[in-house]
Amino acid sequence: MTGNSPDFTVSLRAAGLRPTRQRVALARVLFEGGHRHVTAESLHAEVKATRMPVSLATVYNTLNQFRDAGLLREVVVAPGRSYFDTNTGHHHHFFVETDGELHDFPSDEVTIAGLPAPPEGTKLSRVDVIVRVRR
Amino acid sequence: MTGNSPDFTVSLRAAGLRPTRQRVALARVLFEGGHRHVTAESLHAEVKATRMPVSLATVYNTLNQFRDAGLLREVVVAPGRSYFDTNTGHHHHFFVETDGELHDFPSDEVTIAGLPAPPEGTKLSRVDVIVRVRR
DNA sequence: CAAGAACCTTAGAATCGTTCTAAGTATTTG
DNA sequence: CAAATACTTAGAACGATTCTAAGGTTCTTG
Repeated sequence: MTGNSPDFTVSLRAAGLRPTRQRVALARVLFEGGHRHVTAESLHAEVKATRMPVSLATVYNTLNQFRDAGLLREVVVAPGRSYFDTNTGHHHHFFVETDGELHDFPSDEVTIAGLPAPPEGTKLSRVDVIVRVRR
Repeated sequence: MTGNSPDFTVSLRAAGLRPTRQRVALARVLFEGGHRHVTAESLHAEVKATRMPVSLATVYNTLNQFRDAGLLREVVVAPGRSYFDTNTGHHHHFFVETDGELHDFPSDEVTIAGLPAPPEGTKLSRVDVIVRVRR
């Protein structure tokens, strides 16, 4: 322990996941530093540059597991490609359609009034606001 | 002309598209009757039941052309599947995550306040609100 | 209305992102 | 430290969508 990096071993274990070399390597890339948006491909490219490269299948598995464990949030903004967001708190997104960039913005300032009640027999899961812009 | 069905020939031409047999058949399925949400597969299945069946490739081409022409709106709510909405006016969506159903709701009642300004050098394209619910 | 030009449709192949399979490897448990 | 369990992997498989190239349709022009 150098003392300056979070211990992903414990957070993974807390999420019910074995802290394997691969998952720890991915957690480091994802969660060290500020909030990130990644795709499976982009994360795979990043982790390949590491001392602990990980197969693409494991990147997919891990993203899904982290999402299921609440460590990541999946954002669907464009057909045929999933983004994962390390920010799991309440917030919304700008999506720059012309180049596929995604940016967070806090939901604190945003008020949504007048939403209709959910259809019979359903309960609210989440409200996504996607502000689409172009360059 | 029987006089009781809209003339898709003129609307297609107005959109800069030749009114081919296939496009007219698809327009009929899409735009006769109330607003619809379709996927390429579901529309293909519907049009196959018609006197003018259309290949799947043409269904994809046509959906994209209609979307580009502003006749349809593409809604991305779930990874790996695109919905097209015949309602191109201002409105938002309920998405029932547990069974893939999509429902419109008017944006008239809904007020969104406090949205941040678009990032430098971009202009607003659209604001999507997706209310995700589960059964 | 004929003929050419432009455009459209099609089946099937190709591609893309993602998931599955089966075999080997790491981690945990007793 | 051995058995039990879970994980990783390369490559195959998959589902949705796009491409290709060949033939058919629609439009324009005279």
